Amino acid sequence: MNIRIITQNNTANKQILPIIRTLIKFHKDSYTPVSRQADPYKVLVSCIISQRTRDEQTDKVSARLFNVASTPAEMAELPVRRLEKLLVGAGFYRTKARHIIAASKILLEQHGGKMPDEFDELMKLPGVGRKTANIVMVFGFGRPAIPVDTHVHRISNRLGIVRTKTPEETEFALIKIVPRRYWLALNAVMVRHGQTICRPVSPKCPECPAERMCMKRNL
DNA sequence: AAAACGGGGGC
DNA sequence: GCCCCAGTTTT
Repeated sequence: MNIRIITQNNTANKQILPIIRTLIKFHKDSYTPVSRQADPYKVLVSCIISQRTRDEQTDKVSARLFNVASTPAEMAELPVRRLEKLLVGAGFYRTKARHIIAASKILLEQHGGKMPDEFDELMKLPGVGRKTANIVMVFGFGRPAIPVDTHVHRISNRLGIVRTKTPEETEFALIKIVPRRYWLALNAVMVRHGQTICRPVSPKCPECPAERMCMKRNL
């Protein structure tokens, strides 16, 4: 039973592993693999801050915030107004402040002030969608998952690794197709590739190491 | 499925 | 000035 399925997948997706290996090799010097787990709560908060916001702003604002509060208990004590001021510099700072405080209170009241290590529980927190929940699972708890953002979604479709309409479909498709040992690198590498080469508009295809294998599908 | 939330930085 | 940005929630 297993053999038939594996054979089918290998035949249908012959190019997928070469593409992924090519991208990983190409970007091996420009991203840092996560070697140790970070505090899951800090991962959660900085991930909420990062939504639709550039990395540089995210890092600056997160560092400033964690100087003031870095645990659910400390965060829940913060008046919303105070948190909003701390979050200025990241976009959507009013929404994000509400979400962070509400999530922290839920952690205190329902999880003893600790982060749950279950995807479904994380998804119940305000401000947490599939992407954020998966990031926490991977970078907070070291569990295998594929966080899919706009870069991963766009590039997976352009390359022809998947043909999907939503990031959620992309996540499920990639989990079926990509061997688990590539999951962590896949996310980091595709984000980097999306920022530098395979940009949303005017991609630099001549500089892309995977151009020969690319389907160049438009989204 | 589409709109709303939104300030900051690059060009 | 105009456009984009490691999404999520609401309509």
